[in-house]
Amino acid sequence: MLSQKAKYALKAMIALATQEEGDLMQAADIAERQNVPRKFLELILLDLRKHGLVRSQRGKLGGYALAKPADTITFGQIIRIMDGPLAPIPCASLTGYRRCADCRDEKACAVRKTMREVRDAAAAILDGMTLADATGTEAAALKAAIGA
Amino acid sequence: MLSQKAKYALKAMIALATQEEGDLMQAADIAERQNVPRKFLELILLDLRKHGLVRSQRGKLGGYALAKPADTITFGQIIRIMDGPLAPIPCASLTGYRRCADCRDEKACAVRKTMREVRDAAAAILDGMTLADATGTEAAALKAAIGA
DNA sequence: TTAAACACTACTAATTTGATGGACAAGATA
DNA sequence: TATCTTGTCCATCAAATTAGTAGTGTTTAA
Repeated sequence: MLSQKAKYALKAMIALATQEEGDLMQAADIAERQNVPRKFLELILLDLRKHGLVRSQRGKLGGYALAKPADTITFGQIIRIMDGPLAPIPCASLTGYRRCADCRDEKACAVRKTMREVRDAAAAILDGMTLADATGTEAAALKAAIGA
Repeated sequence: MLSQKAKYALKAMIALATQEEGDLMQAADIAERQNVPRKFLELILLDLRKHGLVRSQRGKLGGYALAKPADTITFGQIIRIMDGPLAPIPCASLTGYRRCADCRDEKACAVRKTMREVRDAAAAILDGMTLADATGTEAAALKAAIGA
């Protein structure tokens, strides 16, 4: 399951990705636009800053911006920061491998093999989806809704 | 994340799938073979029985068996019983849909769209993997290990 | 009739999740 | 320089979930 934290992080990053290069968006602004508790969002943004995905400016007229181009930041990166590995089970993870305490023969384990497949499929989607892709599809959906 | 409960359930079901038609396997036996706490396993098996995936016999010489052929029971069925929907987020679930409280425009939401893709990919793998497949790959891996 | 097995209920300790509150620091502007 | 606004950081917290454990009851074969 994706935590609320990760969902809020994705939504906040998508909001930041709609900004012009050089602009700043304030936490309160993001919180209101995305319907997210402001203080909780600040925690999330802080975490994202520490991991180098956003930059921030303090003081009056301060705010947040993406630290890198929107087409170089993926859903996978954001989710791993907030929730940890994508794999459904640690023994099937690439980034956070841990052996199952109860496992007798990891090589033969069909559960592990299958969960590795699931991980790979999820990673292919999430590591392939950039913030630029996301803002693109949202803009297109909105435009279609207006057209209809 | 797959819970321990779901992992234990999968392992127990795979163990049951290795049995001859008509045989029974006792909870204590499964628990020992799969390295799972016995009482916890009994709860899991009870749950699986209530959902019609295993049948049980009480009394001396009692035990458990699959209630249906091994090639008609999938990982997806078992995981949904133990952990609920496969989707990473309720608004992307087919079997357990729930709207996000904070969502302004569900149609346009890129997070939801992407999580639906992840759900579909996971479902394709997990609903396609039967207990018969699982015992098959485990047996093959074991045979290969002995040959090497 | 008794021993061995599943069935069921209840409880609990630890962890995770989803926050909230407040003090502090930095920076723009009057 | 004063001050107001905004991000930073720390501490705390309540509710839910997870991962079990314990014990009693019920069924059945021998």
